[in-house]
Amino acid sequence: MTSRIAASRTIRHAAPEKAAQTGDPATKPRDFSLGPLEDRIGFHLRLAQNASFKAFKKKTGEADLKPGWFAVLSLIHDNPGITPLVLSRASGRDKSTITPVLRDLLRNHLIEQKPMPADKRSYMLSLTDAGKGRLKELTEHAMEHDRVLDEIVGDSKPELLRILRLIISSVD
Amino acid sequence: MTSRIAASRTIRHAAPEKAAQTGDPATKPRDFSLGPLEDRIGFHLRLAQNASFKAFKKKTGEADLKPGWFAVLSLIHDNPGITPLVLSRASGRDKSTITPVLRDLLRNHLIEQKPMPADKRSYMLSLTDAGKGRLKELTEHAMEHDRVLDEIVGDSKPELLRILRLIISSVD
DNA sequence: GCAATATAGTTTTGTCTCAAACTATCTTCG
DNA sequence: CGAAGATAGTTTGAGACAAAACTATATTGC
Repeated sequence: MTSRIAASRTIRHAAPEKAAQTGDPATKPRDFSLGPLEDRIGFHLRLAQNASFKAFKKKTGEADLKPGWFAVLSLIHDNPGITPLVLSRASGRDKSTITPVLRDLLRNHLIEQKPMPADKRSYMLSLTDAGKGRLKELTEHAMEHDRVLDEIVGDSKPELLRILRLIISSVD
Repeated sequence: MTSRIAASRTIRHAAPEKAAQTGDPATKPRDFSLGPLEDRIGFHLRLAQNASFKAFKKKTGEADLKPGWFAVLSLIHDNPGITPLVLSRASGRDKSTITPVLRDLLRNHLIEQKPMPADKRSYMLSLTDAGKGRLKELTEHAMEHDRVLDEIVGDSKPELLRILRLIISSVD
């Protein structure tokens, strides 16, 4: 049986797939139509975030810069004594997502926990000296990547950030 | 043993956590600092996309509108005969991600495949009548959700889309 | 003070995604 | 024509994430 996915088979007609193209690098010849998706904010947000993430990984693929690590490390640095829950809100991820990241960072002795006398359920986080050094390294890579995005958006950066913050705060 | 994550235990000092707040709805009292993350495009893209996605789910949580389904259904509608590979590019996801979505849609008889005579490795996709009906339903919900985002960004929408498209096309 | 409830963190489960490996077909070129 | 490489789709494996269930500690109300 040769069914592709889990359905019927037969054979029929073909669709054209490739067209010639000008040498213009700005020209974006698509072989499909986006239809109503064409001007949807959510759709484009996803695509843009995805593109940004992919570029990030490509740039840092050589180094061992995990995207999660950097934000957490950076946030702990700027908020010494921060708790996991606050950290999760700051980084925009669920608290359960933070646990394995912290475990990783602890295992590598980049952060340390200090108990809270006032609340034994929680604890305070801070960078070790090793963590500070690591953050410094990572920051260079991250800045380099950010430069790419900054160049792409150019002068529109403040406007872009303004709108994104608007979306972020309006929906929460 | 009572170690929190996989490390040492002790007990020490506390951090303040909650502050009073004005009644101003626009006021955004954060109990942490974003540090250098404050003006990073990638970081804000992720947060915004996440917020948008969450709002989407909340709005459509009652209906069974999976975010993946809608884009694929919509794209097939606007590109009858589209192949899975082109579909994956159009929806901005990896081709391997499309397979299970199509399997789902096929199982529910919302789409159908027609073989390509010119290339037996591939096949053409189109909506069934049921698929067209389902798409129509979903479109209403999706439009409603999009209205929310549209309201939030207001007049800045064209500018936002312009920048997002710029990022998308520049990074690919 | 103590039961009822709320909260911080962790664990578990399920979903979504990409990337790499794999199969089948197609194309190229000797 | 036939081997070598490219391409379409699927499968498998791993990582990131959220949500719900769970544990331990705090807080609240009687």
